[in-house]
This record gives sequence, C-alpha cells and structure tokens, in this order.
Amino acid sequence: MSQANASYHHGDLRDACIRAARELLEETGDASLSLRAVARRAGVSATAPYRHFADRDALASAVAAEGYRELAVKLAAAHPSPETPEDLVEIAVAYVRFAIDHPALFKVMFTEPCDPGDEDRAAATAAINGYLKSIVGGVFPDADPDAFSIAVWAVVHGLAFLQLDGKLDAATPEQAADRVRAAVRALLSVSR
Amino acid sequence: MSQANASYHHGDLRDACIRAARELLEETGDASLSLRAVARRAGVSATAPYRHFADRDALASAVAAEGYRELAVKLAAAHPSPETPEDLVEIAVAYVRFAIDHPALFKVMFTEPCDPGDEDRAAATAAINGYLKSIVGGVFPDADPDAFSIAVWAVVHGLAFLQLDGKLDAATPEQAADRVRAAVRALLSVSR
DNA sequence: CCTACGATGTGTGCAGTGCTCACATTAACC
DNA sequence: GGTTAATGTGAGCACTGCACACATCGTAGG
Repeated sequence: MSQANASYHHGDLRDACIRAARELLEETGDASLSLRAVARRAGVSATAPYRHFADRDALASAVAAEGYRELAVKLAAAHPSPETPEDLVEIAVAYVRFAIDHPALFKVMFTEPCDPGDEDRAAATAAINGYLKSIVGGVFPDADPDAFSIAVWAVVHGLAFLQLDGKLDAATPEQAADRVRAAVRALLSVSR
Repeated sequence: MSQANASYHHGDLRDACIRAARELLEETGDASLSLRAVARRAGVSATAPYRHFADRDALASAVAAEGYRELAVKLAAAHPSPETPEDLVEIAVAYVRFAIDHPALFKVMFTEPCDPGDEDRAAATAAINGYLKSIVGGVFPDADPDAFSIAVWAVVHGLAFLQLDGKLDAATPEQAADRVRAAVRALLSVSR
C-alpha cells in the first residue's frame, strides 16, 4: 500500500487508469480503449486522465508496456531454461496462449499505434527480443542468432495473430496449442 | 464500362466507396477508415454508403477482400511455380513487401474486426491458405502439408507485423527484405 | 403514355469519442 | 498560514457511427 491510499485527490489515478483499461480490455474483448470509458471506470471526470497521459495513445502504450512484462513472465514460466527444440515448442505455445487468454490486450500491444517514442514500451519489447535471442541461441548454437531469433519470434507472433483472426480454425485453446506445436515442430524438426 | 456510367443516381456507389476507401488508406497510412470520410471522398452524403454496406465493418470487409486478392496476385507474381526453398524465400519477401507497400490496407485485412461471416472475405483467405499449402507441399513433399503451410504463413505474417510495428529496425524496404531473407533462410536452409 | 413503386441518395438528429480550455480544489512547500 | 503548483471538473468543439424520415429518380405495370 505504501502511501497510495491517502495521496492527492484520487490516490494514484495513473495506476487506476491502467488498471481500469486492463479490466475493460478483458471484459469487452475488443481493443477500443475509450479514454472516456476508462475515466468512468476509474470514477473520475472524462478529462482527468489527461493529467497523466498526453493522449489516448500514451495510455495505450502504458497498458501495452505492462502487457509486455506479463508476457515475458509467462514465457519464462513456460520453461525456465530451454535446452531442446521441444522446450522451445512449449515457449511458443505459451506465447500463443497469452494471445488467446488476453486477445484485446495483445492487440493493443501489437496493432495499436501507441506512440513509438515511448521508452518504457521500447525497453519492454527489447527485453522480449533479447530473451528470445538468448533462448534460441542456447538451443541452436550453430544458427545465426539474430536471424533465427527474429524468425522464431515471427513464427509465434504470426501464429498468435492467425489464431486471433480465426485462421487456425481451432475451437478450443487446447486445439490451438496443438496447432502451434505441430507448426513449430514442422519447422524445427526438419533442422537436424 | 458496360452500364456503370449512366445508371441510377451515382453510377456504382458501392465500387466508388471501396475505391475511395483504398485511396484514403494509401494516403493517410492509418487504418481508420471513417465511413463519413469515404462518403465525402465519393462525393455523396454521409449516410449514402449505408445503402450498400450494412455498417462500417462491412465496408472494411469488402476492402479487405480486395486486398486479399491483390496479395494473392503479388505472391503468384513473385514466383509462378516455386520448387526450391529459395523460391519460397522470394515469396516470403513478396508477402512482407506487400505489407510494407500497403501498411494501412494490410492492417485492415488482418487487425480490423471486419465481420467474420463475410463469405467473400472467407473465400479470399481460404484461397491464400490453399495456395500456400500447394506451394510448400511442392517444395517440401516430406513435411506435413497442413502444419508446415500454417507455419510458413505464420512466419511471413509475423515478419510482416513485426516490420509494420517497427520491431525489425529496417530503415528501407531493401533492408526489410534482407531481414526477411535471413530469417526465412535461417529456418529453411537448415532443413537439408 | 404515365403512374405507382422500389431502389438509391439526402438531412437531421442522437449518442459516443478525443481533446482544449477556463475554472475549482487541495496537497505540499516556504 | 499563505502561496503555488499539481490535480480534478465542466463546458465545448469537431468528429464519428448509425437510425430515422424524407427526397429523388429509373423502371415496371397499367
């Protein structure tokens, strides 16, 4: 709690806005993120969030940055120290699983304009990229780490989007996971 | 021309709307697609398009369907009958190139809700999927065609999105193409 | 020929949105 | 304790999607 309970007018409106935005994303499922709806949810006037976010994109970027960190945690949890291609497969499943579990958040993270200059957001994405690079570098020491990590990222990212867009015709998350496993194995198993 | 020139009030407003939408997408570069802006561009009142499109999503779906067909043409043009992995690489480059050349259209095609029941749209995406399946089946006869074609689609799709989102740090389309070549080769060249 | 009809386009209006501005409130600092 | 600056409010503008009543006009039926 620290001093978040009894501070200025609201408390910590910035955090409250991000939490309200998260809730709206999870509930509605579409990545609309109306600033006014967030304000209503947080119990403040429509223009109050402008004291903490320059515009709608700034709020979206803040939400996206949090999403990146959560995604990174989920990936690490899928397999702490992957060594085999099969370990990579499970991380791929975790990536797509995150997209399925939080479709609206995932879309905000990757399809909203956000603002490109947000250093918080940039750092979070760079973290994911670096994590992937170290992972695949450990599993496939012979491959070009840059090219290969980008390729792996692209695979899981593409699978996530195709799933969200209904192109994988998977009815349940388990079926989707199977699709992901099959696709990633098809790519990796041919390698040696 | 047929009878499109002297028909009812406008001529063929449906086509005019789709063309106006395409122009707006190419010019502004963001996938907003305001129905009113489309109407202005077509020179009709704000509500006239509703005679031809149920709502904004229906227009977006129509535009997306046209985009799918154009993408299919570009892919076929990249290599008429691919036989080697390197042929596949060039098709991958064409896919990402399309996303770079028409970023707003590409986003409408894949990130807008559109309406899922649009059979025109469904047919166009199924065509792309079938095309990819036949392609990769010819190049890699030993692989599971379903899983492998999905994987290949995911790779190029993910690369396209990462590029549009600025994650590939490629300044020019040529650099982006090199990134794509490197990534796809990293995946495919290890295969045999 | 000409009238009624149905397809197409217009205008108005409502609710919602992002964002700017002047204003109110209140915590924090001297 | 009073000043100041940070924070929240409210009205207002321009825009959007969309529903409604109305206008227009090509075309079929008499």
